[in-house]
Amino acid sequence: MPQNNAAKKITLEVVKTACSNCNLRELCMPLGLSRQEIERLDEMVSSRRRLRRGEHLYRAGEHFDAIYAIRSGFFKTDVLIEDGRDQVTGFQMTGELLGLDGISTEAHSCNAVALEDSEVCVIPFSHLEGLSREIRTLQHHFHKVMSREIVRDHGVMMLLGTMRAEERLAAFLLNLSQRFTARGYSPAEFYLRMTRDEIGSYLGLKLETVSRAFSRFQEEGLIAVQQKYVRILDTDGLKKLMSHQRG
Amino acid sequence: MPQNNAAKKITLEVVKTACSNCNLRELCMPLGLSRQEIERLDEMVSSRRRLRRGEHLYRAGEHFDAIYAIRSGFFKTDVLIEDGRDQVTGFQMTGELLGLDGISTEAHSCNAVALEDSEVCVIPFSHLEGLSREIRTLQHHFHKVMSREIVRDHGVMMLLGTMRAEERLAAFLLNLSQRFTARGYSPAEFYLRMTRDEIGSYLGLKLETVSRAFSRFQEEGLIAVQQKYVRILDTDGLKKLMSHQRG
DNA sequence: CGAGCAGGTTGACGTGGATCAAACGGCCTC
DNA sequence: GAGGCCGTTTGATCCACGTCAACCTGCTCG
Repeated sequence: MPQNNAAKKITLEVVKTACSNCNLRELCMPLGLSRQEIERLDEMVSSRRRLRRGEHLYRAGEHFDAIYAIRSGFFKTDVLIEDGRDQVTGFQMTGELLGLDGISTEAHSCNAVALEDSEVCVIPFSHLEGLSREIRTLQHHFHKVMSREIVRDHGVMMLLGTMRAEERLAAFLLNLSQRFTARGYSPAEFYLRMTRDEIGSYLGLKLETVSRAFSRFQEEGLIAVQQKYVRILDTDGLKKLMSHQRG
Repeated sequence: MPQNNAAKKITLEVVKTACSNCNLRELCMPLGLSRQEIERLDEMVSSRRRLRRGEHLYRAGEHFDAIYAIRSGFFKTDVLIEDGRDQVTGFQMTGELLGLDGISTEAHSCNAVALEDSEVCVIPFSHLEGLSREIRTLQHHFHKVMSREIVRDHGVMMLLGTMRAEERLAAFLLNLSQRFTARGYSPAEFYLRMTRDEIGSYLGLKLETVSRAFSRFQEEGLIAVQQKYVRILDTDGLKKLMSHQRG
């Protein structure tokens, strides 16, 4: 660590990175911590890191030693295999964690790329483990976060394994909408940070298919699209479409 | 807990369930624990549970309070959604853990069904968390296990999102082979515990497609199949097939 | 301001796998 | 040993999505 605890208390750097001052606390941290415990979290976050659009936060194969909490911005993670195929495995937004995949082998298993200018908190994993041995609620919270990731992935497997193109896109839009809502943004309108190609990769579809599905939704009055700007006009319609058995 | 620690030391039940006597230790537990620490693991496992083929270990929606280590047998997990669709999210064998998905909401998010007569160790989650606050290596091992699950799921997403039918089946067979090998069984021949339908569900294919792919592999001399009995004749052939760009 | 370009849309066509259907094989019960 | 059932195989047909290709739109940069 570049600085000890005493120094921390006075540097501006620390004030900026302190969890105790962070308005995202309720998103990435457990509720019900004592004031004291929350202050201890400040020890955990070693620094922040800013990334410009297109920059990698980490790359597959790199040594793992920290997880990242997104303070602002938007990311994608993707996996690349030898034969050239790749797939986007997820999109992450403010308040979500990145890097959990690296714990298992101590090397990152995917790439994380900023889709817009972003800022993350760097949480050295050994700090997190140390502190979660002392703070029960933190430990439990972290386990829940990892477990949620597993459940989320099962949802994606479900989507990829059983849904048809339009169902997948509807599910995708509803999921984004819900996550934006949880962050205090409008549930009904947002900018997509990713390209049609990236959406397609995530949903197991080609970009043309994604584009056609967008057009179709528009024709049917479910949404209004203008390139990356999306307005959801009929949430229930999307839900119905999503859960409707094959056509 | 039905029995306290003192009682544990003498009952036969405990001798049978003790981690310290378990020959699966190296599969489900971290290496490098002291004798003392290993004995403490015995406190963690509260009991065993036997299941007959077809029985549920847990069901989606049930309250979560323990994870399970498979001592012997074979399981599948599946998710069911309202509209009637379902998907197998995984197959688990000896030495693997079940139930990690339940941590996030304290309710299981999928069903776990024994595909043959099986036995599991019941590990109450609060015991595991308690002990991992005290034993660093246990904590770290558990985090690795959860992370590995995430990485595995990303692999499945990759499979579902980018591979064609025969590539998926090849990947599936190679994965099984590798896991059997790790358990000391033959890498080249094994009994499938699941039906074609279950394989299809897991791979995002219909059973007819799975069946045809099996036949095709047989014609090409890659494998020999007789219903559930599979012999792999050409591992490299399967690997090549798996990683070959759209044939 | 115009050129160049990346991302997006739309159309025409091809195909891998789904669907529908029939028949088969092993296994269990009576 | 006959009958029934479940899982599997195989064939014929269909269709959702991929592929290929043309064109369009908004941005960036000289």
